Amino acid sequence: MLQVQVMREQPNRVLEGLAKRHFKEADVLVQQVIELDKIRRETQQSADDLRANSNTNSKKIGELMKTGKIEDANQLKSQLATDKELLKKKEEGLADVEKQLQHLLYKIPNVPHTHVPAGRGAEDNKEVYIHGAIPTLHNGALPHWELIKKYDIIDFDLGVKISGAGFPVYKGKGAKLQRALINFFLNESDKAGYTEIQPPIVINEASGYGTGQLPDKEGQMYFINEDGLYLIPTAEVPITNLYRDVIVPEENLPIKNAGYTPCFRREAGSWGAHVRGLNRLHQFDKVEIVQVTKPENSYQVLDEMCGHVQGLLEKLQLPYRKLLLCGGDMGFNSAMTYDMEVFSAAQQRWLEVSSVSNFETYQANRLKLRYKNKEGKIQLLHTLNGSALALPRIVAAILENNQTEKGIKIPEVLRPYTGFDWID
RNA sequence: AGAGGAGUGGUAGAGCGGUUUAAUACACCGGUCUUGAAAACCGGAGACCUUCACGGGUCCGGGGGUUCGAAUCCCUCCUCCUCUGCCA
Repeated sequence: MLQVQVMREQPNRVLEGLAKRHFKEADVLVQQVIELDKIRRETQQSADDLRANSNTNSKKIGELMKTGKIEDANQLKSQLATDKELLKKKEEGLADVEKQLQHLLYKIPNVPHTHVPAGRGAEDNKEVYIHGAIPTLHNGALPHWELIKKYDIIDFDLGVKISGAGFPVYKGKGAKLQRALINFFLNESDKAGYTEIQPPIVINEASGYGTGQLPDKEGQMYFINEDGLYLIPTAEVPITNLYRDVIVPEENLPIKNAGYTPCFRREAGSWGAHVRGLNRLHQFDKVEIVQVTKPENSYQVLDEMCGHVQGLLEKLQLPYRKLLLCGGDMGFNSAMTYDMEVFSAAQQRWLEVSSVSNFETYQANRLKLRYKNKEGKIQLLHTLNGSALALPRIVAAILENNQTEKGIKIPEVLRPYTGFDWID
């Protein structure tokens, strides 16, 4: 969430930024925040004064009791009773104001970086880089949802049988390809200096709030009612929450973590013809990279992370493009996001395989993730994350782009991991 | 899952209704001494809200309650430990 202080001191900067998102109620909400914050501070002040007074009087009662002045003590007691009632009212008011303020803050998305282009939707994203030749396929080339049947490597029907739609079963070389990709991605992140993390794949409510999945994406996560736990939609949630309520020693920065996890998304209401096969699933595998940096370094780190992701795509020899998302297409929490899309030759479309974002202090503010700078001042850190990479669409692109009449060729770099060169 | 015990500052650990503004030790930072270091001695030190500042307030696992007053008593939740049971 945004820092109240920033809204108070630079409301115009905030409003201009939010306008880029086409976030409609921005001026009303920001105004309300500023007003509520003012009330909050005033209420806090008067409650504190009242409490300070009560504390002094309580001590006096103690002294009076000790010196045997029971009468005077009792008189003070009855006076305190009224003060206490007043204090209770003020405290309730304060709690109420704080709650309202919290709700308001949850409603306001991050302010986009000044370099983020204006725009409403995907069509306004800016292509900043494109790499690799679009392959030409042989006659009779198939989309991946046909290829997986032809070679019997991924089975959706079996998934339906044991779980439901969107839960594919990977078999034989299909399963091995998954394992190979995961290992390849993890080894590459290791080489790039990321510490590997194996987090839990269920998280509690506080973690959901920490990274911003709650409250607004409540319905997108699977929820285990009996234990009050959510299945993670991405490893970003447990890994970033590792640093919730932490003051990081400066010498530990930047923090670089990578983790492989399955990811679970309910994807309520987002099914249609364009999400066939592996394009959208309820459960999929992903390696995620997360960094926590000092504010002044975060955009350099964003570039570094994009570079890492692009390196992976280049090693896999997949044609891709890099998009700088426009204000209207960016995620709620992000200040700047680059999407990487690979070209899926049989579907003739670009598929998003990675999203790399700088959240600046938006998550850190919720998480209370800070460090102490050289002057001894406590400051919020910046958090960033990116997929490196999401498996299903990479698999779809490899299958489609690398198909030949005699089978599917495994990219060179993966062969040491798969142990086979062809799926045939 | 059942029974019992416990959660206090970076760590260990006292306090069990009002001299706690949380003892003490270790660790930490600064200073004196020293060629430098160690030792010794002196001093400092957390987080949050609020204030231009002085200051005030909050924080003893979380939440609620009793009381003029709670680290201390009560309720509840969470976590850890021990024993029993179950189990990859």
